[in-house]
Amino acid sequence: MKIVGINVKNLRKEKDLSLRGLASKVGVSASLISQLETGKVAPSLETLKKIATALDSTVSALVGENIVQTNNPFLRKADRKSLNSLKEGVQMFLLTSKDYNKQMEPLLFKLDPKASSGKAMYKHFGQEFVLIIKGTLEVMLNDVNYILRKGDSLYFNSNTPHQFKNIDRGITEAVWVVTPPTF
Amino acid sequence: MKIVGINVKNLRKEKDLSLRGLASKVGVSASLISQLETGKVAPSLETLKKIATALDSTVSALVGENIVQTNNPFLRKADRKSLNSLKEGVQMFLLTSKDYNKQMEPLLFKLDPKASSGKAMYKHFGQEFVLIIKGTLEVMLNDVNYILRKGDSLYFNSNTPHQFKNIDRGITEAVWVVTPPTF
DNA sequence: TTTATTTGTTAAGCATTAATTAACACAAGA
DNA sequence: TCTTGTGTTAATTAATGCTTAACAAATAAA
Repeated sequence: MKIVGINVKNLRKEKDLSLRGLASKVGVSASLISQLETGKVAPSLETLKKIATALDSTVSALVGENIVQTNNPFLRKADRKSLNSLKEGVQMFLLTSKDYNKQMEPLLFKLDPKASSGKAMYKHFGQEFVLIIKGTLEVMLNDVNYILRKGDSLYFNSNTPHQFKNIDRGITEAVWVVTPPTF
Repeated sequence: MKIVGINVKNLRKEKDLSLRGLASKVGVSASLISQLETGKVAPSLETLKKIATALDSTVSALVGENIVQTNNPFLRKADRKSLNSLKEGVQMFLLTSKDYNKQMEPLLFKLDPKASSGKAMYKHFGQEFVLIIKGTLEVMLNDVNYILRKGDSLYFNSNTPHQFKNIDRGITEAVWVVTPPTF
């Protein structure tokens, strides 16, 4: 019995990688990747792990252990979908499955060092809650600067002009919950 | 380079299975299981999946992917106020300063090992968002069990009956955002 | 104690297959 | 046209997953 369906093709396409591109990152032949995707061969655990890391994914996702279901309340970390980053070095991930009648929009922000929201101040309706998971974030609210470290949080109305910037040497992670949902 | 550390031994011991016992369930030789546990051989994906199901576990767990870490908008971690715990071993902290006209209520839950919400199912209005910061939380939604590990999240309507329990050996921490605020 | 199970480990060999190289057809530009 | 890039497949080889068998050590039963 052959195992079929290593989900590398979709992930590869999402990252806009060719067979040879991924193969070189992983350190195997392009032919092998093709054979995996077409279900002709099951990879070894070693290469499967390499592929997972090369795709910023997990073995779990590649072997299809994820519960996929419409209106699924559960979202595994590995299944987070990233949004188009509004600025360089700013990654945003949805913390919920799509297609849900939500009142809140929980996001995860990952900011590279020195990454910021840009010069423009954001201003919109609703409210926002920020909790720092890792790193240090500088948030400007109405010309007032707040330095948020791990565990610190912030709650403000979205119509107050706001900016933010990662002032940590490493990556800063923050849970960002917005109401109402905009994405 | 050899892959070491397929976590089958601990899981096998937990289920009080011998090498031969597990081997017969999986359909392989006891020798193979031993070689896996001692890191002499990496299993094929096919047998790895069989082992996972035989142990009521997942490939992800076996390869070790889930072990696995005043109107003032600003709230420092040290200034968090704790709420009266509704159950033993369940600590709740407000993640906002009080006296704020909020649409959301962000909380931090800290659960001692085995601590739970009790037998009664909660049911109220609004919506809830849960994100695991540390540990492992079991959440029951309408008779469906979800195992949330670090980074996993959950979004559900509050009127669906729900329970939760810390099934980690250590403390479990979760960000819990409720709308509308109730505290 | 003696005997008998049961435990986990290892050696050796086999059979499976993961992975390679090479060549292939097809499409998109230059 | 020629070139470059795409994905796929055939054939071969090298690697290794898996087996059987025998092993010592621990526990249980006689």
